[in-house]
Amino acid sequence: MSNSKLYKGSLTTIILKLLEDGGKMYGYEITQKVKEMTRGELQITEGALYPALHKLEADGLLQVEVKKVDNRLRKYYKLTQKGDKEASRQLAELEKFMETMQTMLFPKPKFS
Amino acid sequence: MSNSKLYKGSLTTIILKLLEDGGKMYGYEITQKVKEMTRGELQITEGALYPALHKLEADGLLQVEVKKVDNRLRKYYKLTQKGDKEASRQLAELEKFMETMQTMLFPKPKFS
DNA sequence: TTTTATACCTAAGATTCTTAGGTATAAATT
DNA sequence: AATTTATACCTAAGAATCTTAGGTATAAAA
Repeated sequence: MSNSKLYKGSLTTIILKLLEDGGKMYGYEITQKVKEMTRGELQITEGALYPALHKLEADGLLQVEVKKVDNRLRKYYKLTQKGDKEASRQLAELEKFMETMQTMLFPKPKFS
Repeated sequence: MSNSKLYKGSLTTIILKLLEDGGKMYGYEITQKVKEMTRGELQITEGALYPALHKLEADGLLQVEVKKVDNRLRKYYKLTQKGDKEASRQLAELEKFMETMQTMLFPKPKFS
């Protein structure tokens, strides 16, 4: 998940956002989508992704549907109602986080 | 350190930035400065701060100077040369992180 | 006199990730 | 034809970073 530790803690937010936009997605698809959207900047490792998906499911935020495509399994995930609310919550939280970091680390100089 | 896990991984960047701006600071001062700058949004816990400072020192990024003020100890930290470079590096990394998260999660809609 | 503020510290446990494996099918390359 | 790459899922050990919950000590405020 990139060589930067700053991404730590942001994975579930990313997953929830993608599912909010994209309807249902399967794990591998998520890794590819993120790689594409960030032009390779952020690579989600499977060792991080799958446990995260399983936890979101266990917490009732995601619902699974297994499909067989080209004789290969795909586990499609989509947001539950609870997951939809949590997606909004985490997105708002991320915006606040970004603002806070901005004001703290890149403060606008005041005229004096 | 706030109830949001998004701050995970950002502590050393915050410390280095504050020392880049503020010259030398001691631990307690850092916690108060951050609380003030973020209007209470981000509270650095001492259980996170002190081990982080010790690691930065062990890695040669910070240099310590102990002073006694009002019969109480203060350990002033300042950036070494190596720490100054690392501060720049981590600040740049943070900017890139913020841009990436922006484009991924709050993409500008295209005209079509 | 007790509480709050200042100032440092550590250790156990939780969480989240990396690293390094594993299985299996389909497509592409050599 | 055989090997590699891409697709698609998975787990377990260990690292890193944090929380929680303590500890010590002095000075100021209630």
